[in-house]
Amino acid sequence: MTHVTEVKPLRADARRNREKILVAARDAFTEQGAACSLDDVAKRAGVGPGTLYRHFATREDLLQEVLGDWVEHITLDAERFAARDDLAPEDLLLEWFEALLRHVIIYQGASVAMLKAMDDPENPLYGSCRALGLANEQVIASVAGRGAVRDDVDALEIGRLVTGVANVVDAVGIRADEARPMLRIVRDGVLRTR
Amino acid sequence: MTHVTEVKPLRADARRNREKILVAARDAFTEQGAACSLDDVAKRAGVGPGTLYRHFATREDLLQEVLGDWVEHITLDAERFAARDDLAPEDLLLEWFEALLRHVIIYQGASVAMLKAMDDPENPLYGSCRALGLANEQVIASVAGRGAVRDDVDALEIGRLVTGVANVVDAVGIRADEARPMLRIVRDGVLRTR
DNA sequence: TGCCAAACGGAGACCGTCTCCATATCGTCG
DNA sequence: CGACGATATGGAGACGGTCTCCGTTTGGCA
Repeated sequence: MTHVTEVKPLRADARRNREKILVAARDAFTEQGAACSLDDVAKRAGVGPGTLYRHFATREDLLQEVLGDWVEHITLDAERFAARDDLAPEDLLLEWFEALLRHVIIYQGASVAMLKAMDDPENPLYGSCRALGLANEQVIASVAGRGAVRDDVDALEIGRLVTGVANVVDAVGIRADEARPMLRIVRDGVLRTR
Repeated sequence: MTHVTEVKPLRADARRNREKILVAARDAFTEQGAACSLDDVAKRAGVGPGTLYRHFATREDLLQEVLGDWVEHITLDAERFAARDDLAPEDLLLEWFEALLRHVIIYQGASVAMLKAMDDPENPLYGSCRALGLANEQVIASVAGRGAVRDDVDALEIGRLVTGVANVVDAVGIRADEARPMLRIVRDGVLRTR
């Protein structure tokens, strides 16, 4: 799986603090978006800023950890979608895009972070992005297997595009469901024309 | 036209400073992106921060002014495209999207600013955004007039989508021409299928 | 129990934003 | 032309966020 780095177990108090920080961060991200003050997060967690920064060197590191089970949710979702055959490809695709979008806008400002990490293996969020990419690939491959997808389109481009739409939703400040017209266009651009 | 606010002419020195700031800002935006330090811009212009902020209350105000002839360029471009009939609709549309994208990524970080202003009349950049929207509408209407565009897609959505792609280009850090696959998808999603 | 590595926290350096006001400059009018 | 009021200036400094450094505390092991 992920690269095995030799990790010595944390001391009890350190592990406790780490957990408190993660909880505080999740709350703060939810309330104020992914760009909230990290010193605030530390305050919420009842630790000093130094402690926060030792555990999570950058905002992205923190976000990556907070997004732990988010990754699992997405992966599971992708499996569900890839297995569905009760839906016409065009409907499945649209619903998948909507699901993807909703995942990506989990926190205000998360989509930009994702976008920035998407092509940059150095970015701590790269892991989450890859999971997102793989999930998308899986669904696209499944739909493509049914012959519904143009063969000159790449899952990577679709992923970028949908994340881009998420970004629009985030920046413009519209509701997720108002993004459907855009997602429809993407969907129709991806679908093979009979 | 735009709302006529009673404006008394600036004093000579004020007008000079205003101009110096605009030049400095254009340079700084080009070199360091639209999110560069405004105190730096002031320094470059050889004025104090206070002077900069009196002339341009927000970064967006400054950007809006800097974008003065950018708006004209785009408008002209749209007219050119709308008048062209040497190209098949699908090629015209793709080229237009590419032109639009290149306009929007004029400065690093400009696309986000645009996106944020797009639906917010309070935002000083709203004017530029509207110009962009109108330009796009004009071209889309022209192509639609040739019966090439689905009638369930709206120019607004297309504009958002292309600006979104610009945003992806900006954030991911790819070259503008690497956005073509995404723009093709959008184009194909917009085109009426025969 | 005592020791040391591990962990802590918070003071403070640094940077960008933006304001306030004492000072300087413009342009007009006597 | 000189002087006065309106206009404009600049930079010191308050503020808020990031991130570090280091003297102090704490946990776990012998």
